[in-house]
Amino acid sequence: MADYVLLREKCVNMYKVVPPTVNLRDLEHEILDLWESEGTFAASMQASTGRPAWTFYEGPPTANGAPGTHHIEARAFKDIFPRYRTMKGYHVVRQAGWDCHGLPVELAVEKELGFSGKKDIENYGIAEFNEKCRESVVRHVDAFTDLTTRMGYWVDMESAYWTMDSQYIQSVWWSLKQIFNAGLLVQDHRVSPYCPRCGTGLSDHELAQGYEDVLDPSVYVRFPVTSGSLVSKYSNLSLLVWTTTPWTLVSNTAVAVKPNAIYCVVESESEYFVVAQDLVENLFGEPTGEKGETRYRILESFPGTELERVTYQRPFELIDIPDSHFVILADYVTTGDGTGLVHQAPAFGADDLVSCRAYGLPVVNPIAPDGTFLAETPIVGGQFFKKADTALTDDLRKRGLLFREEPYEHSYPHCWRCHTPLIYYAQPSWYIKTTDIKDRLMAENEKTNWYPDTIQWGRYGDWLTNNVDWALSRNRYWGTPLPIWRCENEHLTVIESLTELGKLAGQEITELDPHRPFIDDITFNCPECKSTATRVPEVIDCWYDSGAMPFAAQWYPQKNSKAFTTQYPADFVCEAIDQTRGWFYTLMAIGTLVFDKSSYKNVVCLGHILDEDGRKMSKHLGNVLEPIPLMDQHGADAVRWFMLASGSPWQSRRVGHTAIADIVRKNLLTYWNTVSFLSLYARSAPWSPADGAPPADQRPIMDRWLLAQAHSLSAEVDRALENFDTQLGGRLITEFIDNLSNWYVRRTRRRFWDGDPAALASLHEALQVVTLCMAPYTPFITERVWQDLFRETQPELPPSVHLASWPSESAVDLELQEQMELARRVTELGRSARAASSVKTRQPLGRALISAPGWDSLPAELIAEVAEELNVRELLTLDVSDSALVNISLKPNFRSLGARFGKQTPLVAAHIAGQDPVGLVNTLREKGNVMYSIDGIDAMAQIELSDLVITETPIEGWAVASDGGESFALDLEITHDLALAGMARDIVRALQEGRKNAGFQISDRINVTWSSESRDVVETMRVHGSEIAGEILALGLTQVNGEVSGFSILDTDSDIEATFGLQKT
RNA sequence: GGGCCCAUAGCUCAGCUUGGUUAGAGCGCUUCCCUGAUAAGGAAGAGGUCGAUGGUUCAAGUCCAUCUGGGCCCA
Repeated sequence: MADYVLLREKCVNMYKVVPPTVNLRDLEHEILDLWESEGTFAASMQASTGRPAWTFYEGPPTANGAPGTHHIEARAFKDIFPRYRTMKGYHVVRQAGWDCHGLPVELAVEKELGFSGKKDIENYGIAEFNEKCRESVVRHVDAFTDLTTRMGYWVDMESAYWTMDSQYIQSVWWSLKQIFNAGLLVQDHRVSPYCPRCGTGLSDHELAQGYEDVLDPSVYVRFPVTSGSLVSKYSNLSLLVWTTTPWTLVSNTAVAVKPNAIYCVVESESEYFVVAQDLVENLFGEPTGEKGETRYRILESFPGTELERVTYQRPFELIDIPDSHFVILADYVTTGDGTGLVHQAPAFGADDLVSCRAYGLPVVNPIAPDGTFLAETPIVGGQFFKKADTALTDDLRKRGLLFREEPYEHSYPHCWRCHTPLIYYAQPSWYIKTTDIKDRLMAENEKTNWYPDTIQWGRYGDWLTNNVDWALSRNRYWGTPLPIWRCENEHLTVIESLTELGKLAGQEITELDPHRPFIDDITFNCPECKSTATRVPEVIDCWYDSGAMPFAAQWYPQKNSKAFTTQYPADFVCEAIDQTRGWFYTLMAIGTLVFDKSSYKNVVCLGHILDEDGRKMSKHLGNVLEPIPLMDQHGADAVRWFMLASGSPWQSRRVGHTAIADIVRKNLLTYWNTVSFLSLYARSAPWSPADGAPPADQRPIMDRWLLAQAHSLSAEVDRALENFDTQLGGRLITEFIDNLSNWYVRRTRRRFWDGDPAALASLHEALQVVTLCMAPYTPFITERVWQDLFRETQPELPPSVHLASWPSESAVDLELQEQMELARRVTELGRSARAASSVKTRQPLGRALISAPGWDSLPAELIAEVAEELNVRELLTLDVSDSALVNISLKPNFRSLGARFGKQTPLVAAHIAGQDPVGLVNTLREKGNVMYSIDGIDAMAQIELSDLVITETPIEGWAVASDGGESFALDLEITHDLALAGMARDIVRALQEGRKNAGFQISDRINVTWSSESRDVVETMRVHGSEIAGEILALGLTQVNGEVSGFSILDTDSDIEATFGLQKT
């Protein structure tokens, strides 16, 4: 009865059955259900409430199009650090967000509706169009939600911010008003990149997304000079002008030269040209031809300033451009390529506009907002601007003005969404004068930690250095409306909320949809002059929306001002490298503009994900990996592990099935097998942690080593993750799992069979530590293990691994860890010697001699482990003094010699190499050092043992392996005793296999009958019978003549001339 | 044209901060071994001018310069 009660108590906290094989996909779905039903994520947020905050901002994915595998990358990083920090005792708010506005959404809807431009939208109705945009956003958010859930990214989607929410928009308005009040939000006519298809300007960071290589015609054109002193000297004199945009020649207004550059008149084939002197050879070749003929002559030279106001005949007379067509001076002109004379079309070049304005030149633009030449323009009327190049070039050629024409390959900006070539186009736009706060931005960047750090002053620093004002406005529909109202007297009123607007307008409009067209209908009397103020038509760049999320997500300042202030700035943001000039910039810029402080302290910047062949994944290449099928095939844990720890996250990486399958096999399944192993033997013992075990310091050395390793692991992974180094952390975990499985368990198996509590408790603890370390990487499998091994056996533990704390560092024993390293190196040498001798491991050998620094001081227990692993009865120290048995070879240790002897190192090394190795080593071991007088060295050279790499090997009759100064020599003599012992092991192995094949449980007791004609077998059974019986859980070994009973074995593999019969008792 | 990153085994990648004379891992291939965790594990073998050239140094995969090729970003 007492026994019964005891057993029952034991079983209450018993491990669950963990099957050796596992379907990771099913496991993950079970865990998702578990988290769902237990509300684990909410519980983790709840449990950490009140702890110090560690702030994370979710960069909102654009809710446009389906999520791809690359989204798993950034999201894996956004998940691991909050999980890790939560385990470290912080409260990490994780608010999801969705970027709802912008051209991408509009374009998708336009495509859906079959539209081809803004006219279609306006005919359709802005209200209806925007409603479609809203629907599209909601639809795509669902797909992101599925991905997020499936991959185990814990982010609160219930409280997600949506940039199209009225409150969010009003927070954005508020911030714009702050910027306006600071005088940094202004309207200006500037040349900016413009997409004629979308009918709107683009900001610089959008521009950055869309460069494509194109082949453009570049032309060198004669502009005949019509005035100035040069004309009187040279008839037939032209300015030679180069451009890669022939279509802008229609609008030619002036020619710019560099004031301090040297220009010259060149005579070539009785024609005269003005070009920059530096470029003459580029244009006309060597001055003298192969036959010594003169190809051209430079007639005179002068600085650019002398060309100022020289008039010329413009290339086309198609549009009216009054009071123009003369040479102007501009410092930005270079003489690096072209001709040093730059054609000016102020409507189409930012530099052109500035320099032409300085001369009071007109800005004439023959291009309609849709990118076509105005219908009335001769030759090119109605043509799309880029298509006009051919007709214009043909016309120039016909009129003899074309000097040269060559294709010119360069990257040209295209619309990042619709791939239409952009046009640089003068138009009124709203700008944020970020150049005014450039110094502040640089200072904030200085304080930011970038991972990798090269971005800080490389890619990002350059971007800041070359900062230009932020072109904020878009002439579009689905976006945050610019909250500026203007009256006929040009007075501007900026509003920060619907309440404020309602007051001005004398209406109750707090429930109004703040989007177009509804907001456009609200007008009021200008506070300054009482005339009617109406909203300006623009909406804003959606990048501003996302950059405003630190406060707008909280609906600050109207709501949650406390929540906002404790959550600003972020400790951590993370996106792929393309966000350097996108979100990372807008976050920092808006933070600095509005709060005079960047909104993040640490930023992790990931490389891109490529396909298996190193190509970008894209729909038209057909190499897209669908994220959810990928995770269902391999498991989200494996995909996450790949993203976090395979290769360097800073670099672009190739993702493919083989790489992920390796992770499953090598990492996850090995881990799982170890878990399954513990469960199997603990249940069979039976043992659970409640049953206790000897104190750690009284356990066998393997256990102490394992615990030391496990706790070192947790300390090292901790350090790695603290430094945002997921790759290092992952490598450490992989190494640990390998050591755990292929050294600790392998060596300790026998103790598990015996149900040794010390072994079981040690493995339990080690698995617990590694499970906790892995939890932020692979939240699913670790949760399963937590449930089955730990929650089951230790009811006092938190109900989820994700509610647990990071393991504490204790029991680290560096000396023991180093000793084990040595033991394992010697083991490897031993295996190598075995393999070389082709004496199989199952055959015991009598002795081996080892020579390795530190070997003598290894604990006997550890030496015994090595002996057993190698199946050698005695491991002895190779005694160098017995020089009859031993060969010594010496190599100089350059690291140690180099430090002392510098330049003379090779002399000393050569001298050492010339010594008698045995004599030198014996002397050093006796005296500690030896002094040499060496040619070429003034002082005596003192040599110590550490200056040598000594390899000792026996002279003959031994199998030897050595590496790095350590040697292992195996005595190959097999005595009769050893042969019998070897046979015993063969028999055990054959019978074990028989047990397995017979389908017996590991704890089944059996009876064995056997029959053999072999004298060796008979003798082995006599000498080693009880040992064999013990190994195979046999209650009896009975020799029979003829037929054996039960499951019978005739082992043909291992030369055992016997038949065995196995029977369950 | 400028900036940044990358180049190491057939493939995917460590190592480079802090230079040391035998450059590693995984996958794949060949042979062998071990096995009551077994869709594992171990040993050996084949496979490397560490992109090229030059420099610094006693010593360079590692530091410096230049170049070539690839990628990203900018003009």
